[in-house]
Amino acid sequence: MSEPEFFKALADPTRRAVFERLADGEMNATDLRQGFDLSQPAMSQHLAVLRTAGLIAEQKHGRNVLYRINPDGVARIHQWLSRYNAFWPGRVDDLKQLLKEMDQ
Amino acid sequence: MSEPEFFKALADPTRRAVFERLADGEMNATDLRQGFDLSQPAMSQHLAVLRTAGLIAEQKHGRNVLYRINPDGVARIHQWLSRYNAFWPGRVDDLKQLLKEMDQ
DNA sequence: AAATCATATAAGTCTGTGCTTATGTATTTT
DNA sequence: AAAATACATAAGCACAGACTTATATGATTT
Repeated sequence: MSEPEFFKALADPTRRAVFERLADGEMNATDLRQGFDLSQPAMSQHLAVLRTAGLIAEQKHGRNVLYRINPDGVARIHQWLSRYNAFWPGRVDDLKQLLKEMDQ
Repeated sequence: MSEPEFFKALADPTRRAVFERLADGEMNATDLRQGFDLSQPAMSQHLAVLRTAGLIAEQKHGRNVLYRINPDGVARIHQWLSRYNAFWPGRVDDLKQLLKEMDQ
């Protein structure tokens, strides 16, 4: 069983914030820097870590690179977490509610 | 919104292994060390990190301390992950299957 | 009560990682 | 074609964290 890399990638608060921002839609590196007190190389390095961990995907558009959340990464976190579903009492109703919403 | 501590806690492979071992049942620190090439203080420090992150709970039994997974911690991971449910396509059927199993 | 056992804490070392500045490489604009 | 833009890579520094040995604390055993 290969070691999940996403934990180390998401352990950094800046990278979590970037990931969260991408949840609202794809964005390039320059726009992602808005609101962060961070140099351009620092952001580039964070994005590289997230990409290597399979959490985000990139798509070149000319000299810009659009970044977006990689659904496979999210799925892998869910997969890891599923081992601990037995320790998740009282949340089953929330889950059922979620499924109902997704069916609509 | 407070920063989730569980990512840093689970970023370490040894702590993930400890957490996984506790999924099979509660255990004390000495038994947890079996199979790990790790000093007693190192294990104690790892357990302290997991406990501070709210991922495990402890219960004193004489001079032993039993550790077990804290369901609240697992719930908090699920809660964090729920923000990204929109990026989780094709897994809904697996989820439905899981709920079916939990109902039995 | 002394020895042993289970665990925690302290202090120091060493490695990993997140940051910086400097520079490289495409791509686009003028 | 020269300048500007968007991003990546390199190298170095400073701090965080995972480990060690040594020691403390409290419970049990003999």
